[in-house]
Amino acid sequence: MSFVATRFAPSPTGPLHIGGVRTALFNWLFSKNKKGKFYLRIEDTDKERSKEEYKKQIIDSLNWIGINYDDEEYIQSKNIKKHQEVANELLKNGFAYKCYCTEEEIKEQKEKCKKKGIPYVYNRKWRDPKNVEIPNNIKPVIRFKSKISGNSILKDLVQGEVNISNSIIEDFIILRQDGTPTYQLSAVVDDHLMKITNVIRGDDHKINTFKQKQIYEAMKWSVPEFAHIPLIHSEKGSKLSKRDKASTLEDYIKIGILPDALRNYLLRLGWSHKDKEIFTLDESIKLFDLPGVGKSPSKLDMSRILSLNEYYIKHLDEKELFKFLKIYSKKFKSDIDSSKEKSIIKSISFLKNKAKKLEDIYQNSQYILNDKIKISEEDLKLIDNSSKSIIKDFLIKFEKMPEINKDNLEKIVKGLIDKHKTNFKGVGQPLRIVLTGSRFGPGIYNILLSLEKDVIISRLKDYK
RNA sequence: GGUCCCAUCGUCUAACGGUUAGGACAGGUGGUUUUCAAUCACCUAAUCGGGGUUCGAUUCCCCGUGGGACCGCCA
Repeated sequence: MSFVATRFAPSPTGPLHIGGVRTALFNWLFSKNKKGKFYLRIEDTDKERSKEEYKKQIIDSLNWIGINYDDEEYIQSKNIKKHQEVANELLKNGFAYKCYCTEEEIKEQKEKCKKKGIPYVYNRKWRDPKNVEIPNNIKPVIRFKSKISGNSILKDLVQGEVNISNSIIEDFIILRQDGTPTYQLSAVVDDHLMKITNVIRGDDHKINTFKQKQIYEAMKWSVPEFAHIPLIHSEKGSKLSKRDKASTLEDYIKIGILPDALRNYLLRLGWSHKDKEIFTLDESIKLFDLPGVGKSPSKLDMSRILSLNEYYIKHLDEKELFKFLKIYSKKFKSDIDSSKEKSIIKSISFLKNKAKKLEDIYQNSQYILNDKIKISEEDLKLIDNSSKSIIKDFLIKFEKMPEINKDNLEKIVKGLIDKHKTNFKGVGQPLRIVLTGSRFGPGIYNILLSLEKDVIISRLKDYK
């Protein structure tokens, strides 16, 4: 097996969105599967929009979901000089040329084409400037001499063979008027320098590949393999953008999605292995491959994410789950008081059964976390006089209880059912309301066993 | 508009010419139950349309139709 290196190359112009995370995941998985390298490259050559905070956020995001990269992150802007050198070499060797067209001139041309209804391609005015005078008041851009005739074929590892006519690829700019390199150049030079063997990226880059390949060829560099993965669509069915509601990783973290659940969801979005739905990290590394990637775009499905998350919440080691809950609560809700930790840990085994996300566990443990509980008007109505007498009787027995365990509690409850000629619900419901503030709580023994004795007594006393 | 890509249940997908078209999520019905859940069992639901090729097409080819991406001195 030959050596493999992949990279994820986001631009730090906003929070990482879910499509980017999947691209990173696929690259990472591919390299791990091949026992190769995976790098992170921050493409920050757009000075205007790139921000340090976003760079940090991207790194945090990858850490959160468990994607680790080799070496330090690679900062593209640090390599601008090298990009410029390559541009000059292309210029020297006749693969590129200076173009003195002004932006206005280009704009005019585009409008003309639009009016005529014909597709715009730069007219190559300065490609062969024999009979044109070079203006000395205009700074030129450097354009790449793109192929004019014939066809190009891309052998894409996901899409198969893609064949396009070279005439639709214009002489694209590689160095701007201010001398800075554009994406098309920088990406190629960096990928070459980083010895990237497989470029796995979104389908929206496919046309770029035809430009970039020409740079590799002009420089006589070996061309990496390309794999263009289909985009993730929003519920509307179009490319996911930052404006879509649940589009960034942060959106999922803040409702309490577990990293493993999202990793598993993203893995299965556009990739499959037979009928298998749940993949451990190791399994996904072992099984991931490019032929398993589908060609059609897929839509985001929140209920599916939630369902997977529910699965991981239920199957995760409870100590681990508590750790996640603690971190989550501190970051997005309020810190779990250390005096309440014991109760929460005791309760997590049943709390997790009605949770699809960490947020649910947090919500459902409010009766433990808060010293005072609120009972809604509606629930309060259910605490009538007969309920109160049940609570009173329960309290008397409970206070005298030598040891709080399920057997002893069951004895009390059974006794009360007989005495008050009611059923389990008749006893359980008032206790649940008074103890948790809600009709819809955990099982009554679970509540009784998880709350501190004095808390139970004081809550019951309020309603006896 | 031009170029390219895509097309199986509502959604994610399996079936690499021969299956009663499978699984998962969602939805529905019922069992269990201590409320809400959870859980168990069962059910509904798809090959975009039209032509070929073939003994046989979800699968291969062509044409429609629909959806999407790209068309920046952004990446």
